[in-house]
Amino acid sequence: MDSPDLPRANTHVRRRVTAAMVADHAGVSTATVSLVANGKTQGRVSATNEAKVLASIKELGYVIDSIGSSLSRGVSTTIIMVAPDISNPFFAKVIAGVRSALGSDYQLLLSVTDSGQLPSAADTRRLLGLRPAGLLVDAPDPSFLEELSATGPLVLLDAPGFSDSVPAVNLDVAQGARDLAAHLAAAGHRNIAYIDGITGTTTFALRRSAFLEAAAKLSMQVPEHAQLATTIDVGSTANAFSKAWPEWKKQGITAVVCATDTHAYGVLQEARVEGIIIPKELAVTGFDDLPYSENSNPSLTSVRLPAELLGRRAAEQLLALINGQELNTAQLTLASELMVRSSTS
Amino acid sequence: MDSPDLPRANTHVRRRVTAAMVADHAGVSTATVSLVANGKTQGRVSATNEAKVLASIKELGYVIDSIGSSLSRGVSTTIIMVAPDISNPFFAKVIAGVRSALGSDYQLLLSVTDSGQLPSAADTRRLLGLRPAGLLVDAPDPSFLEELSATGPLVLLDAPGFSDSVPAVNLDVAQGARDLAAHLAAAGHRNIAYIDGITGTTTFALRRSAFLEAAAKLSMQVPEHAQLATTIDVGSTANAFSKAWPEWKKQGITAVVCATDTHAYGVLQEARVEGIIIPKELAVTGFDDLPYSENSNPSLTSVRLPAELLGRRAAEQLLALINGQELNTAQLTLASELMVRSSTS
DNA sequence: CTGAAAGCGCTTACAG
DNA sequence: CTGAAAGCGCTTACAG
Repeated sequence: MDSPDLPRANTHVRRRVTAAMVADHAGVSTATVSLVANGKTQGRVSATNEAKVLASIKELGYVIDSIGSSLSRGVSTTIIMVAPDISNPFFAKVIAGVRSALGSDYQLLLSVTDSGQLPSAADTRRLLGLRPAGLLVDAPDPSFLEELSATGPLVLLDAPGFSDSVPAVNLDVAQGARDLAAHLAAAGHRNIAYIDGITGTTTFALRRSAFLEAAAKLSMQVPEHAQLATTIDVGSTANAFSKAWPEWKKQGITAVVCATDTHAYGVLQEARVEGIIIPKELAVTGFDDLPYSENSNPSLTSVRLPAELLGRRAAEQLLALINGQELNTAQLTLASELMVRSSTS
Repeated sequence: MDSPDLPRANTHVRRRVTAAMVADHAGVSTATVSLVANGKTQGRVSATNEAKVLASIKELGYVIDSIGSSLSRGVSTTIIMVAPDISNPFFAKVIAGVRSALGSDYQLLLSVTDSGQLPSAADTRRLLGLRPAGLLVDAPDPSFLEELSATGPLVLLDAPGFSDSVPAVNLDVAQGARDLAAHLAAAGHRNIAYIDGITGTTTFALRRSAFLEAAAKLSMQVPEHAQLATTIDVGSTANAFSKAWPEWKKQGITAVVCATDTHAYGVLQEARVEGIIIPKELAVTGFDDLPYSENSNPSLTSVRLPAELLGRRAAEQLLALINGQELNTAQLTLASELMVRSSTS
């Protein structure tokens, strides 16, 4: 019943526009179309043909098919970032940094896993099957990396403790912890409490041990019973602090160092309710320097971790790898910065 | 100088293992390898050959190249989800829902944009160049959709106000807002304040108008000057509430409805500081039912939006579309649920 | 400057 | 049950 000879343009099945169709339309070969579509005309395509092809591309709405292109080139123009946890503002900034460094030559795609789980071997393999131009892996666990042997360009983010030869960009949380200790010591504090997270995340362990060590050197006490761990949320920290404070006060605690700003918000909140004067009676500090820390009441002293820069540097390293350059240094460590605000001075 | 005849297995350049290599190794054709690798052996490959190929696949570590496969099949096994904002716990739950519905047949990849920006036309085109099996678009803006005409399987999430023919899964925030109004009316409240977000997000507009309308029907007043808008953060809401409260109190306001739980936390925090008794003196409510709302002090009455279900249903609809099924209903709307807690009773 | 042709790795009618 | 062959859409030496 159909008239197979009629164009099906109006049947709404709109076939994919291919280079061959453009070539036909422009009266050139697909080789020429490819050259023009990829902007490689310099000394290889006449101005006339270039113009013809450009016009046809526009008229037909041609877009290079990246599947065909990838197969032909042997590699895609996609960069895949694998991340275990994306639901926080810190990660959003990391992404922004990655995107800004990547520019428009590469397409960034994220692969996330369920609630903090790292990708399975099978997932990983399938990712590689997409032939990404490069892989960015955030907060990997060592075993994950082993599955990825010989994968092409790969840069780790926030991956302390990996072999020096693996390209990685890390955050120097330890330095921030030391700066924090020095700041508190200079303000005359001698007895400090520490509120930690309860997850055993590497970065938390680093924050704590670096701070404790620096505090000891500066003759500050962080008594065992003034060390606490709670989930990372305002409410439970407020409760825990509320319970602990009478005893802490008795023992002369004058400052609380928190492993995250969120913990610190809990302390600030409870302190206000109980009428504890900050920082006169109690100094409070956090880590991460979340946006709200500038506007909390009082504003919060915090160790800022350069999220955007972390993403940017990682992407830059990856681009270098993709372009076949030798990395000057496989691993970069980014300095953290102590933001001193009203909660301590 | 090289001996081109020697295998290069030990040169660490480990070439990609192809179906042809497996075929050689097993002594069969690539067609057979393909059949076995895809589990399509039923009545088409002898048990002997199947075993041989399986062994070779294992020994060589063969993985189907999805680029080649996609080109051949005409479509990939990738599902791309486009989202403007991923940095919140709500979105993490949506993702979890999507993943659970997708199972292991498809690979979920996320494409995010810079800070709340929607993808550009160019970005979108490139995404399509990857020939995804389907596209999931979260909170799209109408113009974005126009660029995507005739793309294959597509499901929108949280996209109120689109043409009925576009497959979408939405949240019935309006019903939640009405339930909330009924709840407050039943508790005897007559004068209500409303704290909104300042971004013009569609869902916020819906929450507000639905609540105002229902309140009016129930003879509750929400005076103009008792309506406020602040950024979505605890601190600025606390400040704004602190300023507004004396006047509100004078005018007999007994409940504050907040457009998000985060706003509500700000009110709760400030109320505790000022010694306002909740809910006796002031009832407080939120939207979203974030995890902390269960543990806040007091716990927060909130309209729960089913994030996980949103993701799951959207993925299910998409799978149906991919399998060529007709959708019974193009658009689904998921009920919200009022979680009544101590902040109102 | 140009185009015919090979090739990327896979899948799938097709003939046997 | 099996394999040779065509084809997916592109890129890139290669010959002219």
